[in-house]
Amino acid sequence: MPEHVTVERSKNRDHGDYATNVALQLAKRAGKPPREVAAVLAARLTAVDGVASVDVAGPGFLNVTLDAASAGALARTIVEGGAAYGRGDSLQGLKINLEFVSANPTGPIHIGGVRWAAVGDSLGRILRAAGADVSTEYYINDAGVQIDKFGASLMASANGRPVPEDGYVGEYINDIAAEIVAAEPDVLTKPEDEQKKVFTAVGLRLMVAEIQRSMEEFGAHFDVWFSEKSLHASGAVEKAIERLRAQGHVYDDGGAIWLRTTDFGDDKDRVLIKSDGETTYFASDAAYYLDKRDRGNEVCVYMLGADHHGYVGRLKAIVACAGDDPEHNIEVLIGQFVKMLRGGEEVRMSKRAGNIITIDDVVEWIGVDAARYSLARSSTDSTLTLDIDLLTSAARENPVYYVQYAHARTCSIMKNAAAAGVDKGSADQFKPELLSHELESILLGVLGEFPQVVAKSAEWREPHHVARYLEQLAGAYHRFNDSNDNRVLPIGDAETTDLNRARLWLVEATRTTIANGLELLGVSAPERL
RNA sequence: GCGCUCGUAGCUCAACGGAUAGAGCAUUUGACUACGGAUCAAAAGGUUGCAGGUUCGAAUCCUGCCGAGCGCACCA
Repeated sequence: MPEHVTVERSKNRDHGDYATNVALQLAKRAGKPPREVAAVLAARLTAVDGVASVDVAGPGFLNVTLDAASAGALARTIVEGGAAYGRGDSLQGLKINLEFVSANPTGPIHIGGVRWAAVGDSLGRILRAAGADVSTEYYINDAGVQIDKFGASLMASANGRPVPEDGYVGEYINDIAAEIVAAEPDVLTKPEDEQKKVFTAVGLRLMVAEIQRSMEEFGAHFDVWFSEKSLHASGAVEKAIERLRAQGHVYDDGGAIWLRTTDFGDDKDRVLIKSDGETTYFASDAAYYLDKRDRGNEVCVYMLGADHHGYVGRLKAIVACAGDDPEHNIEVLIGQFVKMLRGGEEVRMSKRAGNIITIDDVVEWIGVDAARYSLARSSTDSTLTLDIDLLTSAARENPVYYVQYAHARTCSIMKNAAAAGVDKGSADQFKPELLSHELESILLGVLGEFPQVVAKSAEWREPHHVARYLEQLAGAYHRFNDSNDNRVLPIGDAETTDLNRARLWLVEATRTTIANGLELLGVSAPERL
């Protein structure tokens, strides 16, 4: 038998409900033509309970069609499963640390960071739905020269001086500086070095609080906000270097202390402690990784921007130098940039010019739901281009509303049903075989795919499959809903039939599945738009 | 120069090595005195950057080329 046998929903209605290529895979080893192998399997499959027919098609595909009753029974399964429908146990028992965004606390989160917030938070939800024990984490780079520059920039602003070379500019610098002065009016009378300490420390605290507020408003939740500085304060960096030394990968050269990362595929060895005695950012990275592992995380997932892809080699080398498995204990996901268009032209963001587009801007323009959805519905492998004019002027065209509207329509029907005193009845009164209309079969087929979509999204660490699935599901529902053949509720004073009740089960199953899917994306499922 | 990633409809993006490569936007034409028209039906739109190779089968895997983005510090 082949290692994997794929059974998938048939894309084409003529190909039954499910299709498998197993006969094509087996043909060579069986020494028989694929169609002949398929015929043998078809005979066996036809006898399976719930299977209406099995056809051999094309080069040797097996197309399986279920009988209406077993297909329709899914509606009951979903309704009874409720919020649990779609959840699985494929990652049961796996403790995963998921680090994302981790933007420098020297300014607001810009558009690039928003992509990771949307994708990372959704990924966390999806991994949990697959049974994993997930801890989400934001690494605060609160040590290093960029923090000094940040403090110096704030001090310069407060004193009405131009920002220093390589400093930070922008409205937010002036705002934070003013806030610090307002809170501590006597700060400007202190000597420069005292001032700088205050501006740096308080500025950092305010900036981190600002980022935390933005993330919370965006619905992105982090279980841990991890301070880089704390690694130095606790002595974790020194201890990490000792541990790596004990593994035999640390050496001295030119007055500096190095990690021999080239042993594990890195381009060059990396400095842990510079010849002036200062530890490097890389040393913090090593200590941070070991700390994550010490906290019981089996897999550490890093979501990095494309500008950091050069880190993959050295991060994996850290893992290997620590004696861990770089193919299992660490996963580095590289995401491409987001490009913004305005007036048909690319918006060139520069921190220097202070024209950055922030997470708060995006939320103000289109709202959290549309922002999260727009960012999470495509793969992070490709650069994403967002047209600001289109997003704001044609906000209603956003596919998120297509999905949310489908959900609202199911709610509307259920509300109308309740008002008319129509009830779907108990589970044993439900007659699934009545859901035999083509549009009902298609809808049931899509509904049945949800658990697999969630499991695959989790396995591949790709949330966008959930969004695409929801669009497909919403489409199937809209078509069902708009077809006059599939009226759910009785018209006027007509008596409620078993078919009305069966369709209510289907509508509720749809509502449940859309709501569960949107939850995985951190997008709301409103009852009306 | 070396390395990583990406080239799919006019635009933005999908497609676990499978059957006729799909959606939305934009364009054209239709559908509400019945569960919300933020919807639906239909038309048009493609040599999947180019050329080879592997395979019963390639947008997908391999090689080369072209193009784009990013990265190649005792910075963080």
